[in-house]
Amino acid sequence: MRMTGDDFSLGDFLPYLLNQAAEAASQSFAAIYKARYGMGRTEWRVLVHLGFVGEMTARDICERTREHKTRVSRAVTRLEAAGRLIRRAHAQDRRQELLSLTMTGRAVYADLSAEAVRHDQALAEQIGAQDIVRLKALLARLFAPIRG
Amino acid sequence: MRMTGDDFSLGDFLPYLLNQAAEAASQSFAAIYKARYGMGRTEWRVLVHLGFVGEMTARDICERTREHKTRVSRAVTRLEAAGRLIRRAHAQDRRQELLSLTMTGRAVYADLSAEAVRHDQALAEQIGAQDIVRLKALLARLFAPIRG
DNA sequence: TTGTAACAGTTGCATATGTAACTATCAAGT
DNA sequence: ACTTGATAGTTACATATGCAACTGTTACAA
Repeated sequence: MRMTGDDFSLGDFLPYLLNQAAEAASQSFAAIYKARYGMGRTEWRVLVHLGFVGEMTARDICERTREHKTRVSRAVTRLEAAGRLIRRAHAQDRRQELLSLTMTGRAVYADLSAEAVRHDQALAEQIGAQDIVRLKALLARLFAPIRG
Repeated sequence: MRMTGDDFSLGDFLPYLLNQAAEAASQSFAAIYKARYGMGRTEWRVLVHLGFVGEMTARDICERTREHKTRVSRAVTRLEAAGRLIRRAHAQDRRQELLSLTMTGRAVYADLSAEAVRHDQALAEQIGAQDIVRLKALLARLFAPIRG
């Protein structure tokens, strides 16, 4: 019976396990949107949300992605510069900007979201659909991510 | 029966779920080692490996953490500057440096690893030990992280 | 021995990032 | 109207990062 000392093992430490898994699962997909469109992770997330929801403010995106607002701001700037996104003034509140994808942006979204589906399917085949489903259910339940 | 189009949902995309969960689980602990010792994530990981294994090269740490070697190099520099780590020349191969913790470094490791154990226990209480165990088992098996 | 390739680790440079401060706008109370 | 405080979003500055190029070392073969 150990009264003191070092019960710590990195391989049992949940943040570490999750980070490793997240990196492993993200890597190959991140390579795609980077190589194909020169986009980073935050840009991809902004694009996804706009593609999925249609029109949102930067603040909405911050809430849903839990990204820092300066990151989102810069991602929006880059997406706009690439012609994938437009800003529209909010009628009632001129502080806000309503963001939406251009036709170009929607094409990128269509391409990448299809790629994401393939990516997930490949992962399911490689690892086992059964375990993927259980893992997703656990993650979704335990960490209450954004619905969508 | 949909033949085409948009089967994509961000909330079902595994890389996204894993990233969200990893961030949520890491956040509060990262705040501790940052506030208490001014360390970043890579420094924490280097420290943990040295505390756990005893003496390793930077390359070993790169392999086990899957971190980029420049990140590790810089983390080692900072840990050394803070007096938490020393370098020792490898007897046979002068390219390599054997890294180990100083007494100060071991004290930091003792403090933080104990904190990590508490962090994991708190998470288990909050979420349910049962689910944590299942989640860890899935992550460990599916993504084959470093044993240790 | 000499040449070549590989390797451990560092550094230069351009870019990305977080923090805090900033602008502009709105809302509410006086 | 006018202050006060909050909010959406941007920017300045210091720091962190990734990539590529670099140094110094080892292995090995001609």
